[in-house]
Amino acid sequence: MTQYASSLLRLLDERGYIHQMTDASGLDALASKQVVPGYIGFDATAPSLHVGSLVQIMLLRRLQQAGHKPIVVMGGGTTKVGDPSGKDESRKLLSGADIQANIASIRTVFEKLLTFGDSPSDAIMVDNDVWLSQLSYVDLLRDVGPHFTINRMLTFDSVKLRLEREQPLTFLEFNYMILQAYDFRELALRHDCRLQMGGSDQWGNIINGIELTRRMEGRELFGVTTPLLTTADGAKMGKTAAGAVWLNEDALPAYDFWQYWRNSDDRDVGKFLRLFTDLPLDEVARLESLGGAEINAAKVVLANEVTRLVRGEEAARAAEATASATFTGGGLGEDLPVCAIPAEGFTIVDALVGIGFAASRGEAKRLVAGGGARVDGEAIADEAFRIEPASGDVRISSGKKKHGVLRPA
RNA sequence: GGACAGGUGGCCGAGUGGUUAAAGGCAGCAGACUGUAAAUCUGCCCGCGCAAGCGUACGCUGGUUCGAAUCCAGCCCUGUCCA
Repeated sequence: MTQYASSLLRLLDERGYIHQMTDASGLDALASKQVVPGYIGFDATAPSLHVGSLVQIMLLRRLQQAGHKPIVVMGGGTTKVGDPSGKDESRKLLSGADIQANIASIRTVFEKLLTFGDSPSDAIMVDNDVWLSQLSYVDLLRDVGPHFTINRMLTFDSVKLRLEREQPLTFLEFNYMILQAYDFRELALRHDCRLQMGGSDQWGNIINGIELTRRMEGRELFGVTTPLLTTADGAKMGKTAAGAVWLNEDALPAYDFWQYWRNSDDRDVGKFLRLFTDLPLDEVARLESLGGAEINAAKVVLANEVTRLVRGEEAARAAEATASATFTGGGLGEDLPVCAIPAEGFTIVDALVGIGFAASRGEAKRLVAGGGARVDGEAIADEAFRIEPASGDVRISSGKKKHGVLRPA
């Protein structure tokens, strides 16, 4: 492990955030002597970010913890363009109003993890639409155009992959990297921003911004990327059965959020604890070293801590209580999804659909036929099995992990 | 504007007149084994229906045919090359 002078780089390094860095010693020196404003850009394509963005959000939190200034850049302007990075297909273009609504919704999560305000190390949030929409095409061409060569732009993975796979890459998307480079320069001028961070796929974009600003303004900027986060079995983070693991409460119930972390792969536990919780490193090391089934205790801690940070103390407590009642006690927890039993009762198939464990009746039947449906812990093989209101609260399960409550209306 | 190649289920990708709701893989769901883990093995994987069956589906619109994802025409979209 490299020895850094600045608390910032030591913190990032020991918790596993650093993948690549431009001029490490320069940044180390800078962070040792002044407050460094640093930014990360986020999409505004949906009303919530998902777990895949959490590393970046935590990275901003670390920046603030080390006494520096996080700048959250919402891509209101770039969202109008669409980032080609890693995307097989062009994004849908969103209206300005949608984008603004998304930004407002996303902000609520940042407010939980960062301290916003006016002091030097308080976080700020800016929308790149503010400057990007002011740009005149001719001016941009004249000022920025000469600093980019097509030759080089074609070498970036985001572009190269699309070309190699013979997939369309529109001029609109091709310009994304220029706009993002322009962002960095603009932030340097407006907020004295010196550092851009991002996922490893953003490396090229970050370098472009640094280059552009050096050429146009003669100022030195820095870049840090985080490792591409995959789960131990190689999948991208943030996707599960039910879809994306959203950070916003209204996009995903706290219980499901908690379960996502509770179900982490053994091999990921230590990494996740370092990246996504504030637990001291010696505590992390202790939890990580738990062997066999004991590692489950560490997973509970992980789930509690992450849920607490992102969703709040209450949500974490309730989710854990529910999980413990459901899995350990075999009972019912308050956070489980609930479906009302109609006055005339209904079949197991309708119940599974009603509570959302099956997308269609056919799927529910297959689940029953496959032996995966349970009522109060008993496997139900008969798809005509009825549930009546008279039986009171009933526990319904799909497999061993998905549980819900059927309650008389 | 021209020539050529292509557009198939969530994704990748076979299929060139009937036995094709469409091979195979990935992803997903469930079962077994476990520790709410991984790996492995097994089953499932368009919708409706108890079922027989019906409805939708292979870029779009028409056509040929008893019958089309498969053949024909026009259109739309993508890629490569040429102008």
